[in-house]
Amino acid sequence: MAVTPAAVRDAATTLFAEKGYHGTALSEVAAHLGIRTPSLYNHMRSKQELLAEIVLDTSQQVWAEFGAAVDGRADVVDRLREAARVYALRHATHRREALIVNRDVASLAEPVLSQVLDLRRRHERAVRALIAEGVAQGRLAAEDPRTASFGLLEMCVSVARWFSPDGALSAQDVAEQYSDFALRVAGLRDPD
Amino acid sequence: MAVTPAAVRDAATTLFAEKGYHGTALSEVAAHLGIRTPSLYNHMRSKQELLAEIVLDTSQQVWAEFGAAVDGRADVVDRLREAARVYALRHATHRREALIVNRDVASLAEPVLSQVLDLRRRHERAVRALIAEGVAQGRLAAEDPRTASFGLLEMCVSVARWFSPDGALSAQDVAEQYSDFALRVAGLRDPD
DNA sequence: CCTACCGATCGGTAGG
DNA sequence: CCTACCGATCGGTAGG
Repeated sequence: MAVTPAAVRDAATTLFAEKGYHGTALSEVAAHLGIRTPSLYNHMRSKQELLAEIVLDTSQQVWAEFGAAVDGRADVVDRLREAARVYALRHATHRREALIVNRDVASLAEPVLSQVLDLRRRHERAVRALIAEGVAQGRLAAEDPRTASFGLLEMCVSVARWFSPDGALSAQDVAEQYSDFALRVAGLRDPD
Repeated sequence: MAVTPAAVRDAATTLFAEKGYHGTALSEVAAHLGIRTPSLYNHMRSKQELLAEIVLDTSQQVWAEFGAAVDGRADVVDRLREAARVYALRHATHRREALIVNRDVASLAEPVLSQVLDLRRRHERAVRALIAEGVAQGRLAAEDPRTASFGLLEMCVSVARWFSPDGALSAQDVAEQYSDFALRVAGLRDPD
């Protein structure tokens, strides 16, 4: 199989997720592809750029998926449920990227670090606003929308740490269960 | 201030939490203490042993705290609430250790790695058993105790990622809120 | 895609 | 507690 920039990035994604950014040597990425370390530089600029691409792309996709999830839904509980569902689903289906984002974000250089933190902040605030709106409408009973948004988002993130595609539950099953969990955390009295 | 084994470990805990195990050089640990790298070896055996001690001690304390939390409580919902409360509280008050355990456990060598994974597995299964017992008694409505135990425990773990002692909420406040979240995830219909 | 090689830095030891 | 130093490995470059 031909080595391409995408193949290098995929190998790096697997290894960074397994051993961490600093715990992975480029020689290991090269060995995973069956080439020598210097040959990697035909397909990438640096180890740092590899990390930056993986983390920034993932963070942008999370934000885009949130927008698509809430767009066109009138009911605030439906919007929150769908936002939690796609977030949990992503963490079951893109486990490697999720582990890297949450483990190695501090190893990013500027300006990418700020971009990623900004996207994450926007996402959290948007979810917090949904919870606050639900409370204002009397649909949710969260006493502190900020703590609830942290709790429910990070719970969805953690799916990446235990989910296995070989288990009894599909990614969709888990995402459904977690969207129920999320609504309960936000204080929905009678989930479904 | 005299450099002691405890001081070396504390400096390593701060730096490992900040930059990761592989991202931290022993020269940084030494600089943090105002000494040269070789002098560290008067107070420790190796970088790996430093990590092993931090992670194993923390994991053993988690298991001991769980035992103390459920011991002597008759009501299964009370036991689950208290187990979640002490777990969340620990992740607010021992943030550095929690971040290291969850980020660098894969960098551990045997036999400590197996010991830590075993302690973690016992904790999860004990929580899962509490949920199952609550369901059997009709007190909880979790449809899948395993998924619920993962969700609720990992939610508590994530406190270490956002909590700040300088914020408006105390560690105790957050632990109280999270123990409510945990019971809701487990399907308690009318949390307090 | 390779070999050959660079300076820097790593964890750790010798010896005092 | 230090200086001096070890072999190994790191990310990356030269040059083909």
